[in-house]
Amino acid sequence: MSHTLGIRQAQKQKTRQALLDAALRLLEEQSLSSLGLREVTRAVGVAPTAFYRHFRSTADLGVALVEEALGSLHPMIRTTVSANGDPDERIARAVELISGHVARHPAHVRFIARERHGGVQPVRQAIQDQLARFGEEVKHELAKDPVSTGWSDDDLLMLANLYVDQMLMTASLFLDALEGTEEERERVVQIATRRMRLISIGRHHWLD
Amino acid sequence: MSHTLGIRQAQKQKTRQALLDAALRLLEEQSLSSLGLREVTRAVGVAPTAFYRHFRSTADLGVALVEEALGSLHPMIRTTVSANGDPDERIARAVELISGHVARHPAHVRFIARERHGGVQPVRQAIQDQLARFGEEVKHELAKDPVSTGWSDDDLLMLANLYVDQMLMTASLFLDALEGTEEERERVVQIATRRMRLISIGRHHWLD
DNA sequence: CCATGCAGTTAACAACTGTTCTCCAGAATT
DNA sequence: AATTCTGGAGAACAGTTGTTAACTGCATGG
Repeated sequence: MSHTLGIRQAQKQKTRQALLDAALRLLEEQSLSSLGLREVTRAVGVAPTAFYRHFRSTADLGVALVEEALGSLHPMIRTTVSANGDPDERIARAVELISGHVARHPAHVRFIARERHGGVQPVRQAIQDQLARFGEEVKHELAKDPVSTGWSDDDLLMLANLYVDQMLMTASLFLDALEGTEEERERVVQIATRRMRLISIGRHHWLD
Repeated sequence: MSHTLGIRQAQKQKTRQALLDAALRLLEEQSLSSLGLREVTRAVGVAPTAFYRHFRSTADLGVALVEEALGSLHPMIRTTVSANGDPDERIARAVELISGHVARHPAHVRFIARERHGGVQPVRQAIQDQLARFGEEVKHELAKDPVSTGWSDDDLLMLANLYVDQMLMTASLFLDALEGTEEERERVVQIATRRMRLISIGRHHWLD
């Protein structure tokens, strides 16, 4: 259904993406609240004023980056949580999946971890919203599991958000270990796996 | 053993503290990587050059803030974890303690949450170091508990760090709810309590 | 084919930044 | 009482920032 956009809009989206990419790279070594608009345009090679054709401000660009980083992650989350197999296998697959995602998109992960509690309110809000959506989706998947029979809605949401937070912390650990040795990364796998396992155990005995 | 410092050093520490206080206030609405040295001195009412008498840079000031925010917290952590009473009572007391601390020092908590993954490497490192110390201390207290018999050192540390991370996330939740209604804060208490309880359950069945 | 729209440019603005150097008042030391 | 030390002030620097205005070239729709 995508009739090819004119050569005009195509160019616009191209520079827009260039701005996003340049910003993401610059944000590896600083926070969004110190990212200058001129800094971004200089990195791309366009005039400072061109920035305004795409974003109102760097905060606005930040919100767009949140969408780029988390927007496409929802299907992945769903299938991961609802995967079948015995608990330990599911945990191993989830950890592996996080590890791979961090290795493939380190800058995105760093951006989210950094700006989740960062100094720019609209961006914080956008991240919170996306994470809340993740929470709801995970809860919806957990509800299907027979283990969840007898659970209250509040308890299910609590567990779902615990999982979401755990994913983020794990991602952050993998990020720190990215430039380290293979041993370090393996250690992160061990830690993350055991944390998930402990939570899983708590889940199975919740109603005792 | 504290022979009163001369009127000279006293004044110095006074302005130093004023700089730290002003910075902490400014950091409620931005990240450290965008905090300007002139901005801080202006807020205090001293010349920009006076800043250099106390800190090499704003990053240096940030490291000092980490010490101020977390340095005095170690005894509190220890006594909290090693408290006696039945599990649910201990959890309730811990949550209450976190809630009180956040209400008393919101700016400090915000600073730590923000800069833990922030854009200033030395500050990130300082926070990581302090949190690692917390982890070791919590582990040491957990080891005393009869529930921990049979646990490997690695597993104990894993659980300890899980608790530390949980404390931080809870603190962050309380922070968000600070300016909200009493109901919101009560809701955070519920969520945090149930998370801790689930972890506690997982802990008790770890060796099954 | 011509007129409109619009992504990107150029130039200029006032305001701000970190840092250096020189200086001073007054506490500390002798 | 004389000297040294030092926390802070003052002025100046080159460089940066966000934002405005008027422009140009070119794809687009009539």
